[in-house]
Amino acid sequence: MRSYSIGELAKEFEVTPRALRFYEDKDLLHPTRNGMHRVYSYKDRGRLQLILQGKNIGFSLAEIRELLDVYNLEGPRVQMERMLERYQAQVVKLEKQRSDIDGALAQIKDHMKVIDDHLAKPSQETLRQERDRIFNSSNSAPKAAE
Amino acid sequence: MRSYSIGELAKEFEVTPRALRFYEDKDLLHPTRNGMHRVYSYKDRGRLQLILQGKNIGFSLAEIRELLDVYNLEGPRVQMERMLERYQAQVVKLEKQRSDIDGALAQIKDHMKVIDDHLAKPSQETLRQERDRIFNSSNSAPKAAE
DNA sequence: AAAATACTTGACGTTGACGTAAGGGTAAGG
DNA sequence: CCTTACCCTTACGTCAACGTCAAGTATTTT
Repeated sequence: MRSYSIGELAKEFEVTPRALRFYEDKDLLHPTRNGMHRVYSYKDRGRLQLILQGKNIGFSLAEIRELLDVYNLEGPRVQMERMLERYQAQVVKLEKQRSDIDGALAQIKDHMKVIDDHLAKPSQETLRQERDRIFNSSNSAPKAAE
Repeated sequence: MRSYSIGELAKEFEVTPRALRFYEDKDLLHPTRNGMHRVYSYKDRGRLQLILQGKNIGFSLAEIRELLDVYNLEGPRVQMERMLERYQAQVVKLEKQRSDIDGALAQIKDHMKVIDDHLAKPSQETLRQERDRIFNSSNSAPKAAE
């Protein structure tokens, strides 16, 4: 359970010290001080990890701040129920993002295959298109409406 | 295969006309004109859908623009191979995001369960914590290091 | 002792993705 | 004929998330 300087932590997670100070300014991190120097605990390191994960998923720092608050079990019972609702909303959001990603992946992979085929073994169709492009002879019957 | 005015499309996708004009300015959309008014085709509508999905997944408009270009099979063979590489990179990126989301979902759901239990049927442990908080009697043996 | 290194707090600059206000065109409805 | 409803372009404003100096402090290395 060691502690970290701002530089160490920044380097480990490949962010700048400026970013860490910014997160502190935005109330996402609360390192202690040794004199005037910031000291990050192991827990702070964990929080930073969560922050960066959150960013990666596309949350704003404000949203991440809320998530961190919830994650820390702050406040009395009544607040917790509100947090549960927020969590639920986040779950919905995340699951939508996930399905969006799945959709995007499917499309991309599908399209990659199309290009791949296109490059590897040009089909009759492809050849015909090529010929059409070269000789500009667009008099063959169109298969499907464009 | 109808066409749309900027307002119709904006309302359908819950964005502002300004956003659509902005996307056009950034070369993401290319509606035709009827006089000076923009006319969006069904294909344009599809592109817009892709744009918004991309945004949702956390891509910048610049990145989305590239994806759209690739998606449109523009350019000759040599370019396509470069695009395949980019696609591959995007796949990696997306799959990482997906696993990040899965991680986040797992954590959140786990934590929701903790809170839920905490609220529903306060366990012995919870009650002890409560008592400790109220009477400030922190002399019982700590189970795990915090 | 001087220089390099790592930290500090301001404070202004930057980029992306629009918002918003200003000024004007056109077509339908009362 | 005037208002309402959309549409247009131009241009400045805004907010998030830092980047980038500037100017100073403390420690360590040469």
